[in-house]
Amino acid sequence: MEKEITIYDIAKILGLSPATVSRALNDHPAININTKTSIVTKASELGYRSNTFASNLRKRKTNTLGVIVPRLNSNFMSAVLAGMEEVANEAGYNLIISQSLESVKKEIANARTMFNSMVDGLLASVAYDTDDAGHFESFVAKGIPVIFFDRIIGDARFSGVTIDNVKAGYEVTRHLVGQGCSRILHVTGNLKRNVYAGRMEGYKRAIAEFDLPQDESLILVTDLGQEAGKAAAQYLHTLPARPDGIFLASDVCAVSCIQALKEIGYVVPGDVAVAGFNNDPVSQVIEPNLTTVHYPGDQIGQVAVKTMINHLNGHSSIHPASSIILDSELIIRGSSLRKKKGN
Amino acid sequence: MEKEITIYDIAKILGLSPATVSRALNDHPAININTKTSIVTKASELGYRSNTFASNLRKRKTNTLGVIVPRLNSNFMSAVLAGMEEVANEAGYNLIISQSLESVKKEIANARTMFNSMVDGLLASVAYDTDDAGHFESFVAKGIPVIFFDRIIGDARFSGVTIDNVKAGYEVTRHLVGQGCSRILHVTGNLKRNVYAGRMEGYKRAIAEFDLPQDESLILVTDLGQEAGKAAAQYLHTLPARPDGIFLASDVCAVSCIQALKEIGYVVPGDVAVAGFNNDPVSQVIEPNLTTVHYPGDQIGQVAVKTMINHLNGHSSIHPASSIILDSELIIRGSSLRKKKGN
DNA sequence: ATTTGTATTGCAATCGATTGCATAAATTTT
DNA sequence: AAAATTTATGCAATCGATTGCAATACAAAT
Repeated sequence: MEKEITIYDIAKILGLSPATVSRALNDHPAININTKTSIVTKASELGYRSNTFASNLRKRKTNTLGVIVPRLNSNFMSAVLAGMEEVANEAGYNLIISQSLESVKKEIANARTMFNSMVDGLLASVAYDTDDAGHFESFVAKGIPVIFFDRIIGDARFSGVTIDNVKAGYEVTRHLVGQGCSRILHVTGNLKRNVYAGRMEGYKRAIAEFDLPQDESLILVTDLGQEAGKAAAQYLHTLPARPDGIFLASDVCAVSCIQALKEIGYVVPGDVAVAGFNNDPVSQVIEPNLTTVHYPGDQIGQVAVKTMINHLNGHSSIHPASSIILDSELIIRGSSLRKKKGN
Repeated sequence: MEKEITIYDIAKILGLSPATVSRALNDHPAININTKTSIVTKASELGYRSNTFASNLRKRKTNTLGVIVPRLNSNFMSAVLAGMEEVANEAGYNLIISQSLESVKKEIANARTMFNSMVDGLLASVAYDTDDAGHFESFVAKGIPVIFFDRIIGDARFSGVTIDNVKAGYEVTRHLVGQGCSRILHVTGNLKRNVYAGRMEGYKRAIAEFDLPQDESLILVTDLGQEAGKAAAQYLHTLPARPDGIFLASDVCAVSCIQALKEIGYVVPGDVAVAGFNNDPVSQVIEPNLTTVHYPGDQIGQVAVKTMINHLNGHSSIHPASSIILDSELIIRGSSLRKKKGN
C-alpha cells in the first residue's frame, strides 16, 4: 500500500507550483505547452491519479447520477440500465444504482441515500405503491434535477421519459377487435402507475369506439406476476360470458396465462386471442408466439441519461414539466392472429 | 439552491466546536449524552447532510464498490446485480456498475475508471476475450481487493465466487446418457472462460466414463447467442452420424436451438434430447420445457459482496487465491426426458 | 526609454470532516 | 485539601485539488 502521488509531489519534482500542475492536468489554456507536456508526462510516469474527493469537494460536483428502479432483474429494466450505462460512461458519469423492490419504504431510503451521496441528478422509476413525490422534494429544493422514466409521476416539477401507453393500449385492443374479438379481458397492474393506467385507458377507448361491452368484470387488477397470469386464466374460465380475447399489460404474465389456458383446454388464438406488453424474450418462445408491444428499454435509458446530462451541462432547456415520449410498436404474432389479412 | 449546512454551522449555533459536532454525529463514546442528543437533534432540524467528499478525503475510504460485468441485460447478470445491490445497500456501500460489452478494450477502460474512482474493492466478471489480469494489476499493487465472480480468472492473486462447472457439466451429460443418448453434441462458448471450459471438461469426463465416442466434431464452440442455437441445429442436421442429444452451455442458445430443430422436423426429446444451462425463464416456456442447471445468480452476487465487505472490514481471512464454490442444481424437464424412471 | 500588453506561473484561501493531542472541568482517591 | 483520575471538549493540522487575484517576465508599441 504505497502512498498516492499528488499534484504536490509532481510540483515539487518539477519545481513548479501545485496550481500550475492542476491547471496543466486540466488542460487550462494559460499554461505553456511545454510545461503542460512535461507535467502530463511526469504525471503518467509516476502513476498519478486525481483524487476525486478533493476535486469533488472543491468543485461541488460529483459526476455521479443516481438511479432508482423497482427491480433490477427484469428484462426490461436491464435493457434500460444497459442503455443508461452506455451513455453515462461515455460522458464520464458514474451510475449509482439501487432497487426499491417495489417497496415505498425502501424507495424513500434509497432516495435519501442518493441525496446524501450528493448525486448530480436522479433518475427514477417508482415502485408499485408510491403515492406522491414527497421523498423527491429535497432534490427539487436543492435544485438537483430528477427525471422519471417508464413509471413516471404526474407532477409538474419533474420531467419524464416514457412511451405513449394510451396509444399502445389502444392499438393492442383495436388489433384484437380486428381479429374478431368481441369480449376482451384486460389484465393490468396497479393503476396508480401511469403505465398501467395509460394502457387501460387505451383499452377503454378502443372498447368504446367499437361499441363493445364496457363491463367492469372484464378488468382485472393484479400484480402482473406469473401467478397472476394463471389466476387470470382461471378467472376467464369462470366467467359466464366467456371472453374471446385477453390483453395483459405484461408479457411474463401473458405467457403464464397462455400456459394455463392451454392446460385448461383452450386453444390460443382460436378460442381466446392473447396479447401482452413489453416484447420480452419469452414472447418469442411461447407457442403460439405472443403478440405484444415493443418497449424500447435501452432507448428509454439512453434518452433519460442524455437528457439529464444535457441539462446538467446547461445545454438544454427542458421545461421541468415536459415529458419525452418514445415510440413503441405493436408486434403481431401468432397468439392473436385469427385472420389472414388486415390487422 | 440554498447553501448546505455544515458541522461548522451546527457548532456555531450550539456554541460548540466542529470537532465535537463531528464526534457526536459519528456516535463517538467520549461525547456527553446530552450534548450528543442536542447536536443530533439540531442537525436533523437543519437538514444537515454530511459531505461525503470531505469525509472520504479525510478517511481515505469511499464506501463504494466497483462492478464490471460483460453485459447488464441478461437474466443471470441482473439476478447477480440484484443480489449484490441488496447486500451492499444494507452494509452502507454503493455500487458503481459498468459493462464491458464483451470487449477487452472497454473492460480495461472500465477498470481504469474504477481505479480512478478509488473504489474500495472491485467485483468483476470478465469479457469473452480477456486473456490476462493485466488491467487488474494496479488494484493489487494498491492493495485494493479484487473478487471475480462467475467468469473468473485463474490467477493466484484473486479470489472468486462461482459454481462447480465441471461437476454441473458432468451431471448434465450423465443425465443425457441415462436417458439413452449415445452421441451427444456439446455447444459451448469461448474456452478461455472457466465457465465454458469447466462445463466442457465435465462433459468430456462423462463421455469418457461411459465409453461414448470422443469425437471432436461433437464439440461446437460458438458465441452462445440465438443465431448460434439455430446454427447448431443445422450443424447437427448435416452430421452423418446424427447425435441424439445436445448439451448447450446456455439456455437462450438452447431454446433457439430447440426451435430450429423442431422447424427442421426433429422431435424433442424423441429424436434429440436437449439440455441447457442457467435456468433462464425461457427454459420454462419452451415446449418441451428445457432441462437445465439452476445457476444461483442472486446468491453469487450476495456472496461476492459479503465476502468483499468482510474482507474490507478485516473480519475475514480469505486467502487471495481461494475460491468460493456455490451449489448448482440439475433441473430435469421435458426436453430430455425419454424414460419414465431413473435419471 | 517608457508604457502598454500578453503570456505564464505562483500565492493563499477554500471546500467540510476528521483526529491526535492538549486542556479544562468534574469526580474520586489518598 | 492536595493529588490523581476520569470525562468532556477544543485546537489546529490534515486530506488534495481548485481558482481568483497577483506578480513576474518578456515582447511590442509609442
